Amino acid sequence: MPGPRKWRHRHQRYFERWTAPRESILDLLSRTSKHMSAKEIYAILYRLSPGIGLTTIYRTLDLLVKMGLINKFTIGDGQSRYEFQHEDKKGHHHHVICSKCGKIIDYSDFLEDELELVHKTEKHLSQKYNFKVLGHNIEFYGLCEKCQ
Amino acid sequence: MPGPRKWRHRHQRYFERWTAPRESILDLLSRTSKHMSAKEIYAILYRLSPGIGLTTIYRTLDLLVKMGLINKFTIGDGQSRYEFQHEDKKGHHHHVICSKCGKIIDYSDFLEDELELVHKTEKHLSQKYNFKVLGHNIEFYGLCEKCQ
DNA sequence: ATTGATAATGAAAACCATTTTCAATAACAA
DNA sequence: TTGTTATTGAAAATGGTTTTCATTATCAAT
Repeated sequence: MPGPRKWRHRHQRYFERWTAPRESILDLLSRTSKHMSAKEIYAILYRLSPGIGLTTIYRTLDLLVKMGLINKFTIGDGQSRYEFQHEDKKGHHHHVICSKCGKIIDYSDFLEDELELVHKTEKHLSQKYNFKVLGHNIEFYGLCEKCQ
Repeated sequence: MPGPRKWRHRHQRYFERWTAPRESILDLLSRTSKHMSAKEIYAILYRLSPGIGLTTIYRTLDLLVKMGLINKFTIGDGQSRYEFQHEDKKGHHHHVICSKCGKIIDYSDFLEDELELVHKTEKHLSQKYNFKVLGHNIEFYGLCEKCQ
């Protein structure tokens, strides 16, 4: 029961076979702006195809992270969350996390100021420590409007 | 068997009794620059006083985080890590994390540029979303010298 | 289209960091 | 010194994630 295979021919070095679960998990994440946990993804996909297993969700998420198609992060509630990694720089954003209710606001203002700082820092880190920077993570935490 | 109680009279609203485990955990973290997990802390303190329990380590770490005396964070290896929160701004730093071996470099250059961006952002977030920013987290990840 | 090698899957069990339970202990005010 | 009760620690429970392994399904070769 293979669906449309629009991800089929990308990054093929990471896998041998492109399967229905891989298609559906990546497709789901690419269509939502939510920051979903493995269980939440499982709950949704289970309704569509009850044969799917939570194990496969975890394995596929790992794969997609390695492929750089999705990001993995945590809001401190003991589980990992995943979001689609948009290719354009317009998709770049940070998380503003409410420490009380876990609400996440995606925030993307001041990107230019930020990029300047990030580039400066990356250059410096590579010179000072010979550290190869692959990514960065900026987040703010505090209390959302409702939780104050 | 209470030790020296140099933390005794601070933040007393968070607890009723200042005990030996609390003293020793905070003392240990205040003396190291390492980023330790609960188990690592347990392993060290167990040698000094074998009566101590891992449960107490976790409970005390939670308490110290609430008191603002230590920071809790993760490097993505499935366990929480803790570091002493120095009072002076000189103690402020970020983490540069090697995705492969987990090595952490504490990094604190460009703090002025960063603070400028952070303040700008905090102000903006409070205006735009009425979000009360309590803290922020900036980290870089990639490959350290040895792991490239 | 069929076949065969084997990558990928899913159910169950294992794993492991963290939390909860609860009886015993110890801090400290009186 | 004593009594109250906050705190502790051992054991059990919890819950997210990983491992195991027999089964299934992809896809290259036929």
